[in-house]
Amino acid sequence: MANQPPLQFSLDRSSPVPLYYQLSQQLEAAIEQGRLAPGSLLGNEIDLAARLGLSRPTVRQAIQSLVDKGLLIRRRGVGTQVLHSQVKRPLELSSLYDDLEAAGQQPATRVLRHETEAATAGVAAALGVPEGTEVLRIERLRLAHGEPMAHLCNHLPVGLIDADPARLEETGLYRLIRAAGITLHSARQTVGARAATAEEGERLAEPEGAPLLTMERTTYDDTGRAVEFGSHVYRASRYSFEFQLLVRS
Amino acid sequence: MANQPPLQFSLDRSSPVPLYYQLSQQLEAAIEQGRLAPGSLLGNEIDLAARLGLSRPTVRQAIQSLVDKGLLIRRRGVGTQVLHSQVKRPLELSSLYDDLEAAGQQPATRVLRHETEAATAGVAAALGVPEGTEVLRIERLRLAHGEPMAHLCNHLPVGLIDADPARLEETGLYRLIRAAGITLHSARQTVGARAATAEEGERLAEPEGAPLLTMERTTYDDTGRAVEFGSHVYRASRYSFEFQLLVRS
DNA sequence: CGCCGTTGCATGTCCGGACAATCTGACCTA
DNA sequence: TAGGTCAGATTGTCCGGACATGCAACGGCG
Repeated sequence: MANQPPLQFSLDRSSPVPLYYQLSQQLEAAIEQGRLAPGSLLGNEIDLAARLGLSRPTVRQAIQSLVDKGLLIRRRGVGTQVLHSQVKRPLELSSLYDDLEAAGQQPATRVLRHETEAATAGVAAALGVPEGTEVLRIERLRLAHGEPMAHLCNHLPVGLIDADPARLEETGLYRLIRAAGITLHSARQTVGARAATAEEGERLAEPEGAPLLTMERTTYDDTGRAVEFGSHVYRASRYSFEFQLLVRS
Repeated sequence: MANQPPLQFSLDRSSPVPLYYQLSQQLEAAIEQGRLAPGSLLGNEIDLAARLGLSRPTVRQAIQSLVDKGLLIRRRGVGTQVLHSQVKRPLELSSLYDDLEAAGQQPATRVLRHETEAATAGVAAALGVPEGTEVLRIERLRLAHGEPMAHLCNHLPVGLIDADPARLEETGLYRLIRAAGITLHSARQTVGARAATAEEGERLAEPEGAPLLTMERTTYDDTGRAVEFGSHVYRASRYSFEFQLLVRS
């Protein structure tokens, strides 16, 4: 296998961006654009470090981050290869709004309810608050190209975000949460399916009994506190979850 | 917040297990068992390294692996904290068989079909082979406690695994693939829902039109080659996907 | 011709140190 | 008292080196 010409990387030591990050970004871009052919070797770390004027640990840190993303694979005694990949994104904690927007689907939101109420047992357990605590309940209808896609019901602790209905119609809930200075950390999800009730069918323009895709999600911030519990219902005829996952080895 | 008593760690330098890995395992166990209280600080890396007779990079490597798993969180100028966590597992590439077995559901398999056939366009595209190539087609019915749970249809390149029906009835497909020396790397999944056809209903003991949960998955090995394409249908009344995911920051 | 050990290569692990960036809390000042 | 400032603590980044380990290809031997 012929060696490709050595790629150029531009590193700026005066930048506040870490060197390993600059390198990993440029490597990722090179892979994405095919300048680094799938299956090709990356060249050994020692030489690469010497060529770039970096130390080996720094180069290793850059490479490791791409290995963790699933773009590269290391083999002792062989080298580091670019993976032949249909790889896209490894399942982010994304909002439906952002997903639709990225797909060019012109998302829109209609806020159906926006009020505080006493937490039911299920909601209280998910949010980790006593039953009966006042929580904010938001119900929205998500549209794409003017057609209903999903019915979203979210509960969150009161006072957590500035969630006036007008802002909720313009963007996704996650953006508002992040804008409130909350760092999202992880989420626990359950995905299932069920038949539409008459009321659900009417809201989503589906016949009663039509299959619906359901998702329940509790989201936690970086202190481990639950910040949001959502019960979402999607039209199965219009929407499905797509994602990539890596084997943790 | 009171400091907990310094935990004991036993490190074996003569073991072939890397030191950072020994440490990270013991840390994880301590967190799991609550010996490290959620929210508590871990103590600074320098002292910890000195106490354990390790270098700081080694200790950092151990801590970092737990940060990547979502168990710890680091804050510059503050320290490393144990996250209050409902954390369980961050969505593995697992087989339904193993999932059911772990849940004590006594899984069983009935092999319905097991034959080679010419790949249709969809299957060929998923596996990355020319249309019409001979591929192995496996159809199975998965049962739990004797009741049908899912109908699994898988296609894989011929000769990849030793998949005689008897072994398929005893274990999951993924175990056979791994047993064939293949290292699974990643998978691309699509999860949706649809109504049961008459035939599907009969197979799964559901009425026609009942909502079913569908999953399509293409699995790749560490060379980027597709090793398996599966189309699975689950009884929505009996099964749902549950998983945890981390925000990649 | 085929099997097996050797040998070189590339990554894996580990060390010790240095300085920068950031957060917290205490102190000082208006 | 309220505000800003400064110092200490802690992680983040980066360096240079050393040895271990696993893999593959080569070459020798039967």
